[in-house]
Amino acid sequence: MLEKFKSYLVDKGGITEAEFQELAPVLQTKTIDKGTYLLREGEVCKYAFFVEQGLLRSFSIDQAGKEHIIQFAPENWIMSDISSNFFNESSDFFIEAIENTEVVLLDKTFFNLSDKSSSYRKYNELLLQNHIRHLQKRVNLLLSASAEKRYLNFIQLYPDLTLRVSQWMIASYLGITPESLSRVRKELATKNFKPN
Amino acid sequence: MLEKFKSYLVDKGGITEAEFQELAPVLQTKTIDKGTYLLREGEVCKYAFFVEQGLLRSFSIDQAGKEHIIQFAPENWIMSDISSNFFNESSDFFIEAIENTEVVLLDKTFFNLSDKSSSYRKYNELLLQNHIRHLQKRVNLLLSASAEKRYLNFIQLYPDLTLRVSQWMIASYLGITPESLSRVRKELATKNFKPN
DNA sequence: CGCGTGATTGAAACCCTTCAAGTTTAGTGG
DNA sequence: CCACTAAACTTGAAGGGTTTCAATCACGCG
Repeated sequence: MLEKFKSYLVDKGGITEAEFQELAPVLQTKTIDKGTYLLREGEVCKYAFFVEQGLLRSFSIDQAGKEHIIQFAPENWIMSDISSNFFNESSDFFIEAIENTEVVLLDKTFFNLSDKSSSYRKYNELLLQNHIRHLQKRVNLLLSASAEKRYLNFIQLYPDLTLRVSQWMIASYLGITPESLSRVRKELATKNFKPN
Repeated sequence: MLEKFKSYLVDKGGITEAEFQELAPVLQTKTIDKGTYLLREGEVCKYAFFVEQGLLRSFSIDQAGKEHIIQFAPENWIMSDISSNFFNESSDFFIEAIENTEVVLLDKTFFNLSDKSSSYRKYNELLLQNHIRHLQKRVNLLLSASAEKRYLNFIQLYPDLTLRVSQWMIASYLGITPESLSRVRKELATKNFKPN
């Protein structure tokens, strides 16, 4: 239940084995059914969710009632509204499980470990920096690329998600309609391009 | 030359007067002419720039040769390609002074202060968290809002920039053409809306 | 004064959306 | 295991918003 999280911290995050052994007993894990919400607009986000198995999405709903997917989180990703959590503000976003999912719950106790341990501190900064890099690329892409380019970028960045996520959700992530994505795919097919 | 930066750290950032006095002598400041580049695509970003006076912009240039403005930084803002700086990667962006500008140069020495002082640590985290919040809102807006809504959001968020920045740059920030922005403004004017 | 840059306006083209219908796929219960 | 249904995907036609290209206007600066 914690394998991926452990390898994430120890192998990639620079956390020592000893530190992890100390942490492990207090970690909460949770099994979440497909369709369950982990956060709703207006709530304060209390946790970050590390995905051991499964798939989460975060999205907003605009005035016209349309959903806009901000992010997907498959295995080894962390999903949260970091800003809502950090600033104790109510969130603009929803977080929903789109597969049956196992998550590790990370609350302020976890993030406050960086006050005591320099390896947790570095790990936390790495998390934030990675998130910024990701968002920055996303802004740039939304500003500069056509629907087709955004889709090509998506399947390159998340090849497995292309198969696990319905097309209307991919369209929502890209900022286009499902119909448009369908046509983009058709167009790409005639150019002899095959995503799967 | 350091007034705003000092008040930024001490009054808002939780840095003590003593800590700042220790820091001040090693800070470099620089005066930059309008039109000068502080970072070019392909370079590694060595600094973060705190704007004491003036205005910077960061932007990318796409394959078609078009500019896309990612961010503006007027007084009291910090401009950098944080990811390039942190990960030592070459940057996808340019940073340019669009007014004669005075900046404080912040290099890794500055950011490494967080290893020693818990107030600098908190300050740094606050910087990153604010940046994430900003980018998150920007992504959401680009996904969900029309040109008109994006413009209205812009003049609400940066009322002074509306006057200091040329319209084609605002258009570039919003992800539309200057012509479109001109028409949006005309449309808003007929609805009896006056931005200035 | 004249030049260059930025802003505006018009007309045509284009990309994407909307709406509606039809087809395919996947899941459920008999 | 098939039949039924709902959801997802596709396709078409029409419309809207934005871009493109071109021409004109306004302004500031040398």
